[in-house]
Amino acid sequence: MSQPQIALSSLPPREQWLAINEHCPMAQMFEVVGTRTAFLLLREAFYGATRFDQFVERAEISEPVAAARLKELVDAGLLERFAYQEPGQRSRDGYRLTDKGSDMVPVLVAMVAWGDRWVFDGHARGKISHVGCGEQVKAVLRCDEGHDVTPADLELRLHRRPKLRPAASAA
Amino acid sequence: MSQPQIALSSLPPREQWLAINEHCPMAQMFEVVGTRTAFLLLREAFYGATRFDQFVERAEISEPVAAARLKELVDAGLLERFAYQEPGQRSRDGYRLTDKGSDMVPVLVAMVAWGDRWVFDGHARGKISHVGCGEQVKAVLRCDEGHDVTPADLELRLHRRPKLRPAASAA
DNA sequence: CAGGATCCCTAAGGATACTG
DNA sequence: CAGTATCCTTAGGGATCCTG
Repeated sequence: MSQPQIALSSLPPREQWLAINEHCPMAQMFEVVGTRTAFLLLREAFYGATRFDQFVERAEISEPVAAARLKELVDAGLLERFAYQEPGQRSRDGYRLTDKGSDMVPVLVAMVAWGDRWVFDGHARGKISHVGCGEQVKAVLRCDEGHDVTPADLELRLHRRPKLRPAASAA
Repeated sequence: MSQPQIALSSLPPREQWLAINEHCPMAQMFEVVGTRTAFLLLREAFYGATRFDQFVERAEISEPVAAARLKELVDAGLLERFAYQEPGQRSRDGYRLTDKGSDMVPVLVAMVAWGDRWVFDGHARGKISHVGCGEQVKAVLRCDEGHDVTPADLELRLHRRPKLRPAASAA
């Protein structure tokens, strides 16, 4: 009823919309992290897991898939290996988020917020909170000018080409 | 290196963390919308698609999956059917986002922002923009107190029970 | 502890053809 | 136009066992 759809001022009748998967950032994101288990592993990395068995136990997935997804996430550059040494132990390798991976945090938080609201009716057993004040953290929409934006204030703008400057090196 | 992990002040050594899928809002969200095609359809509903063939064409998926996912999304309450009438045409049924569905918009926008940055290096063919000023819209983290939050300012807080008031009706 | 190797099952998804 | 029905292929994921 509220027609919460984007203002499609620029959506042409066919082709060329941002929707076309090849050009859609969201669709392309799914090519990189397309599975539920990948998100579970990102969640655990975000929550502080570093060791293989932590990922397996906390994400509640089997070793083979954990190994496969972790490798994919490392290859995709969202996780990286790093050596750590616990006192009196031999050096080990762990996984941690890269910048590329931690940039998924808004996605994770938005998902958590949605699930909290629509699955747990706001009564999930835990909240992602602001360290400073303890209040729940959500992902809100804001434009680069700093304005708060509602879904109804959105529009889709298409570009012809990304400038196409043949600057430095072109093979 | 920047250790962009959540401050896990309250994460116990085992069990009981929010991570446990049964209690994790994110994992539960995936139970509702767990597939790539479901997200593509939500994207198209968000972009203004209403008719079955629009979903099929724009999301670039086959009719059978479109039918299946649309039905699931309607059953899950993210989409609803509605009758519309184009002048001179017979009445038809379309799909549109409910409040529950449009509350996924921050997730979609966060995904688009990620893909734009990390897949298209900021040069995607289109941007989700603020109608008012035209600037790109992103999903940013903010707490209920209104503070801007960075991933490093996050912590996980667990609750015992959601109040558990046996108020009105309990079977 | 961190995985690799197998085997198996199911779900996701496309293609094609058909119907109300 | 809005789907269904059928068939097929692949990918996701668990279980179990084994290895560096």
